[in-house]
Amino acid sequence: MINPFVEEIALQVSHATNMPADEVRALLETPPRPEMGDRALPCFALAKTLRKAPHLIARELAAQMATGGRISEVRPTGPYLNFFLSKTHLIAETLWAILDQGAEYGRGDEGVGKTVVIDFSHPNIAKPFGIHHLRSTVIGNALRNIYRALGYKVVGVNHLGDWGAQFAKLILAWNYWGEGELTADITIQKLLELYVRIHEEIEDKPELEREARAWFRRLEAGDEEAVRMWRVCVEASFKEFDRVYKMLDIGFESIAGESFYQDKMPAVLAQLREQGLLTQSEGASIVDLEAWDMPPFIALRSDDATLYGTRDLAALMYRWKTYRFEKLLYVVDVAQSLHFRQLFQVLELMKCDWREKCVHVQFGRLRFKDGGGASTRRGNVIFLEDVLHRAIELTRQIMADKNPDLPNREQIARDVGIGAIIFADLDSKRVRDIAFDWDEVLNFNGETGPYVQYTHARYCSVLRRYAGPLPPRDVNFELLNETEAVEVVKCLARFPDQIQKAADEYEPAAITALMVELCVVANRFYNAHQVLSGRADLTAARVALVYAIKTVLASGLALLGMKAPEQM
RNA sequence: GGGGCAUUAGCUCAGUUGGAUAGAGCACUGGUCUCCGGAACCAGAGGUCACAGGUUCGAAUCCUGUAUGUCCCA
Repeated sequence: MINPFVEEIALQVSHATNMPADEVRALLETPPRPEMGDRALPCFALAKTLRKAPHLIARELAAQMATGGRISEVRPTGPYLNFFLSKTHLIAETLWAILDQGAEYGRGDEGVGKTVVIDFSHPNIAKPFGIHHLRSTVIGNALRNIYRALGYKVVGVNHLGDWGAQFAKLILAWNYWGEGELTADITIQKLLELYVRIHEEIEDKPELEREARAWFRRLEAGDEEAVRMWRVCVEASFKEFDRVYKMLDIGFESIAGESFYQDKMPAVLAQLREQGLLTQSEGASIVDLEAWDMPPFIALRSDDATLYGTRDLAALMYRWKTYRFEKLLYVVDVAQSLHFRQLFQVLELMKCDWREKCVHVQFGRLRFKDGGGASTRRGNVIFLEDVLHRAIELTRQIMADKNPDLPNREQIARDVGIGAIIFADLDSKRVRDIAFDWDEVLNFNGETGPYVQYTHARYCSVLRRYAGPLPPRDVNFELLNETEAVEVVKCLARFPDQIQKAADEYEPAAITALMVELCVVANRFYNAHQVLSGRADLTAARVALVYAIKTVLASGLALLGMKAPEQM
């Protein structure tokens, strides 16, 4: 989506300097303070080509700019050429666009006819849905919404960890300590206990390790009993995952776990061999990556155990064949970055010219302030479900205190409590580790999820009290000239660009940041001006602004995967 | 040992890809309400952008080295 105001500036400058409009657009920036203008052209870059001092260029260019339309004033300030946008144009164009398009505002069509595959969440079967899966799940889901808003066909893939030696260990454990036949009634909690217990046992009696391996071979060979027990574990796990996904309101277009690619690995190995990429080393078949300063990619190990590298390669091939994606995003922990660098390098060696379409969207890890990490083997896991319930419970308490007579309280408590968790995760940029601190996550004051939802609910309340039709037509936008209102409009106008940025950088935090900014200016406006005033025309104009705020907040929250309750 | 990522206010984080006086929230101190939702708003205080060099008109941002944290690799 093109910003008509930026376009206008770019064209005018381009005309005056013979610089391509694209280059001008790239140079434009926003001045640090609003009094200085709305957009600025730094003239340093021009100084070299024009062989003139930047401040002189700014002065000369200022004289050549036409004002009166979208641009109201052009002012040279030192080496900067500062543009002031016409408030009237800006307000009218932005608000009309939002009032017209409603929830469609900010969406784009760059992705029409293209597919983006997003691999996210991927919890492990027979293990609890721990809080360490939160990030991938929430970031991936937000990206799914964002790309969809730009017109892409999005395929969200849940690449479940449903294959591996841990199942053999579980089967072994059940055979030792389980009662009767293993059925899908078994809880994850129970499976986890078995898993922890067998691990302790193996430490004492290493011979159990061999037994487990034997079971795993049976499983891989398709042994009836082994496969049946494996299937039970998968089924039992799904029950728990579904519960969490329902709470988060997240879905997938494709659920294809590791087991799905079991039979697709030989073909990949054959191709590697054919292309002469495999070499032998210590009994294993590897792809040598020394030329790229990386350890070898292990395609096949000496003990013929399964390898997730080869499996990932098989998954990649399958996805390319199936979807012909424009992009394939792996929303995976930063700890896996070497693995993906190797994987993509192998792709290149295999002459897959679509290698550049594959991206590891990495993110930092959750750190716990009290030092307690999360290790499944030792059993000290923080369950995501517990975290969500705790947030919901706190929300209930706050609501009982602030708004005890609300209808539909239970649903709202869920929307807000879960929203707080999601927002806390998406609030800072992906690459950073997140310091998870209960006091901070459950503090709903300041720039938080509940703050954004509150602002939305507050304005919904204003709109409920407004008697006229929504959105109001026949609005005199001139009446919105106060600085507080103009600041809101400027923020609203940035929404489309920000969605684009979030997609380009795979960074949902771009949306979060804009939401907070919008709430700050919106609340400032609320505090400074009475929306429902005695004057009909003024009220209509302000209601139009409020309606636009509400619309964009609701859209933004939806992109983040959060609910926008009308009361809370 | 080799490599990746990070380091900005007491804490948690922004910083528009090299530009103008480095910004928010939490916590702290003080203030705003006869009025549409106080989960709000305003103000104050809080900084050697880890450290040292380099690149240039100009560096929190780029390059080199060092330190610290964290993860990965046999």
